Amino acid sequence: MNGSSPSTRERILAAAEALFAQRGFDGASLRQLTSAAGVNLAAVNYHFGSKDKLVEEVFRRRLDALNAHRLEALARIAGQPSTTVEDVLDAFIRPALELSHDDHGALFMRVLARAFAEHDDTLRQFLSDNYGHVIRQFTAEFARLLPHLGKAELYWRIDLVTGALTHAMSGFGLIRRQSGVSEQAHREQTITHLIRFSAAGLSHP
Amino acid sequence: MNGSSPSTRERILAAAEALFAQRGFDGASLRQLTSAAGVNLAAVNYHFGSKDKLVEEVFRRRLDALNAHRLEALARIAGQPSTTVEDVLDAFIRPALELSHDDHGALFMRVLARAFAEHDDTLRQFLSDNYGHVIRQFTAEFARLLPHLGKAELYWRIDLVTGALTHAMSGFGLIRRQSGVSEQAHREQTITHLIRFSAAGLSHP
DNA sequence: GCTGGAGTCAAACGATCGTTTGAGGATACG
DNA sequence: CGTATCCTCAAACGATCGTTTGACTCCAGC
Repeated sequence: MNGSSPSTRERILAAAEALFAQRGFDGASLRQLTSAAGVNLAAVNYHFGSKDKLVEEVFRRRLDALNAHRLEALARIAGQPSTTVEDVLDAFIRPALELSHDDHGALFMRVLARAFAEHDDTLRQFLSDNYGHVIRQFTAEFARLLPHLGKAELYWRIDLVTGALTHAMSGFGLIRRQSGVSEQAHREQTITHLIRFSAAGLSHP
Repeated sequence: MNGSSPSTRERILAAAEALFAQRGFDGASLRQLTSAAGVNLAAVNYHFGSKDKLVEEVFRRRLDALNAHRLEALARIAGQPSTTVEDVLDAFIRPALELSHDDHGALFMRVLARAFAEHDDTLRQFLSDNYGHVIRQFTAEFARLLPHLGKAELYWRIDLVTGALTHAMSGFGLIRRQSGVSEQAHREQTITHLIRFSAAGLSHP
């Protein structure tokens, strides 16, 4: 049933990631999408069942890898006495930024930011299912490192950190890569600024 | 040409604000919109020319008031020796949160967040025209209060503050108003958390 | 009283949307 | 060779989109 066509299915997913990031889920039509991918219009419904299912698949493919990397990085430092708030933030941020190594990965972060903006309930539910346990584990580690903060206070600050992350990762903001700076160096700079900023916001008395 | 119908035009704008926030610019159709507003379908094109012009009008109406309040608040404190980073943040944040006094104002903040997510160039250009000088004046005041930061460093931090603001103001996050807390108290709490968090992120060495 | 512009209305326009259909090509297995 | 399965293709489906049209109501001004 699968493993047969390495081409069509993947071409659709790649084109979908790019077009969803560029024009949004509603704005990108299946005709634009299949035309860009060089496949037949009916191929989407054949391989994925519907446009909504395709959207879910675009998310699942990336989120599974992203969350696995995050939890892996967290497991290496969680509970250790030498671990700092900056370390935990690095474990959360770096996998997301390094996903952008892949050209399509950078587009995916914009897709993710769009999904946050859309208040569609089914999509939020889907994201909550895939994200929930990750956020919970990171929150627990933050709580250990910041015992002076009440539960409500900690939630507030983590929520604001999430906002800064989403903003920076999706390329919303004014900051753009300078022409003289390599993609690699710019990413490292972004991580550094994000961690310093978030650590200060999280830790302050 | 104007001042004639106090009803139809305003009803369309109110319904548009709500539906754009809920379903997005593409997702909200003129038929849903005019039906919710209790006006005829053709009324939108008659009063605004097109759907795009209606979107622009929704933005212009709110942004003019928002930016005016922000600059007014900034003017009261800018350049004074006793002014703190927290004061400047308050001048920027409070007008946005108090726009939510109006029921429709709260919806507008979500519309604004959506506009950030849409990378539509014409809409970003429009926002830049209306927002640009405000951001510039606030940046200048931050630069005065944080002389130890380089220009690039300051831009980075302000960008991240913007992310946290957009996130919190649009109700993206996990934080929701508790049932026991009044709307007024919740808004004040949001402002307090935002200012403390952002001030720490902006000021840290 | 009549005229003319402003506003509202139902109806229709062409375009585009997501999805379905049925025929046909390709390949592997008996 | 026959046939079953996976896949692709052009074409069409009904629905909905933003927009336009032309008739109708209302009301102020000469």
